[in-house]
Amino acid sequence: MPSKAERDDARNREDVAAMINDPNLAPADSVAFQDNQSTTPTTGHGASGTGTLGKAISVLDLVASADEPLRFKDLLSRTTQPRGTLHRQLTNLIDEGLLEVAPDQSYRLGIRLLRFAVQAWDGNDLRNVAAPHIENLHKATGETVHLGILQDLEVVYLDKVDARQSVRMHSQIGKASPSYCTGVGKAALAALTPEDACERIGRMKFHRHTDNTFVTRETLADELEDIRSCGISFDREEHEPGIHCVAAAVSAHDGNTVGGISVTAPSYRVPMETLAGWSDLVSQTAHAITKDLSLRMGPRRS
Amino acid sequence: MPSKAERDDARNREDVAAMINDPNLAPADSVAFQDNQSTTPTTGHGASGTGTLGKAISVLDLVASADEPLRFKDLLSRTTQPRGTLHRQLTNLIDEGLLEVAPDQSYRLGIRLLRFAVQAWDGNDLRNVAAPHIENLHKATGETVHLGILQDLEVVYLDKVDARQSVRMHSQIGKASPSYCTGVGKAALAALTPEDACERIGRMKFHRHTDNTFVTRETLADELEDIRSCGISFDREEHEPGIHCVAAAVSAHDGNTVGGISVTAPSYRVPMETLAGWSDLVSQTAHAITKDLSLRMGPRRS
DNA sequence: CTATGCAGTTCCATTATGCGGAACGTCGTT
DNA sequence: AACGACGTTCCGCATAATGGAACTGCATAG
Repeated sequence: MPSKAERDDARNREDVAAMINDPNLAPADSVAFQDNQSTTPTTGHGASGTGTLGKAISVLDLVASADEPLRFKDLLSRTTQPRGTLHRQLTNLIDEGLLEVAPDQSYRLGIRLLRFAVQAWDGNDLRNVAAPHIENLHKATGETVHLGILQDLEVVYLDKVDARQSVRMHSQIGKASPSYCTGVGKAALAALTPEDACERIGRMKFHRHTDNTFVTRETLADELEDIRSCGISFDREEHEPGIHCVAAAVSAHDGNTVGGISVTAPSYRVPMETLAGWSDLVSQTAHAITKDLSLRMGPRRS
Repeated sequence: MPSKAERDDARNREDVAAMINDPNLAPADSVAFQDNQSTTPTTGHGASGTGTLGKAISVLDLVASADEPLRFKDLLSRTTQPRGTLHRQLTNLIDEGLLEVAPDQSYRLGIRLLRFAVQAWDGNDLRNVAAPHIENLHKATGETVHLGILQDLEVVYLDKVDARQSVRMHSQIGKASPSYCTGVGKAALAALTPEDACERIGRMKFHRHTDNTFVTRETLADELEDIRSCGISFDREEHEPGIHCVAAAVSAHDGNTVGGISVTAPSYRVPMETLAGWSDLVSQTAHAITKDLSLRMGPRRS
């Protein structure tokens, strides 16, 4: 039933994809992937859109994944839902406090989410277990340490310890970054089963953030192979120019939670050799976290 | 992590209230209020539970507002839903990433909420507008400054600037506190229409956090009257012993968003007189924020 | 070693619920 | 004044949530 609207969408999306496309990108065999989730442009959460709740959440996701404030028509054009339906979903979300509408009729996420998130954050096992470890790692290196987890195609940062107090407080926490050009992202991808990683890579859209960014599925796959063999991942200024890091994967209990930790530093101050020298430390810390986590998970009765 | 301390509070609270037993407390006509929301103990969001989405969210709320990890049976006992229904709701929430299940089968909020919340947070108009002002207020006073908004019966803190970098980063941000015993809470309540305030007060449950906590609807209503007349609200160690603050209300555009700002300090270091001396400054800052906010709101086309 | 009870999961007929096309308001525009 | 774009409301229809009951698995007790 969503056939007409889908076609409209598809039109625009290919243009965008075409613009972004690096010459190296999109080899012949990748065409199978061109049709991504239409409802969740940047986020692309797994099995979204199923059931009433799913639809509602993908609307939330829609406004969440927008850089600019969206008005009703904007949302309408970005989804396959008919007007009436979308409108009702929006008002439902507003009633629940998950969405707010600014006086210019643009939709923003509601602050009620803040409360939920804080609970989620400080009840999170991985974060709690990792906290002392990343603190130690920070003390040992003196640099910024990140803890992130893989969420579909992106990495979201769960925690960090800053080298110096930087500009704004938890600037990064909760923020999502692409997995293919970050240390923890690549480490986490490499920790997945090769099939899983491959499947996800297939759904990625690459942006050349810097000259060093991996922008083809092949080179990324090779990189992951390297990471898999040596257990350490480097971001060689692939995401932000002048910033590089060492990272290692942390995987949790049931295997459906994978993440990583990293030590990040500006390249002008900390040379690559120093970073590489921290490899063992990072890797050991990552293993320690993984172990602690399974310890906490193992004993049933708390 | 203030969690353990909080739990201790909760245990003692009722005993303390019973011991102190203010004669003014619990007059005959207040019995009508005694039966509050049973499904949403601490949170008590307004019109929750309507529609499929509402039900789902109130389940979320249920696990959010629990101090201890909840298993299926615990949730079941705290809701009116039949087993099958609750179970399906839970699995739906898990599928959407809003909920996670620990290996001991206890439910936690999912980290997906983090991403949403960050968006909500830094897209929030009030916060953005207020940020420079509270920064200035901090510089002028040298003490901790809070920005909070009223959410039904509670205050959630949107932002803060710490006096010294305290223990953990955004310890307070996103946390909810009772409105009747906090500076910004009372300021915000006083900024509501008297009927609205009265209605909310009617739904409150009072805990005597300290000797100075207002624990009756009458004394609170009187206090609000005072605040309304002078435009400034004080927390005289009503929430935490040894901590007091000055606050003023900030109200937004359409009037459905009310909050406040406060300057908080330990009473041993900053006497009440100093605090009172900041009244004008706080009040002016609050007005400036309100004005800036309406400025941003007024012009339709951004 | 079977009986009993409890926690969690699955199933399926029923119907309440969300769906979505179309009509209606309401602005700003030429 | 007439138009057109954007937002809102309505209502018959069918999808999707409901909840009772049956099933599994795991304990502890008899």
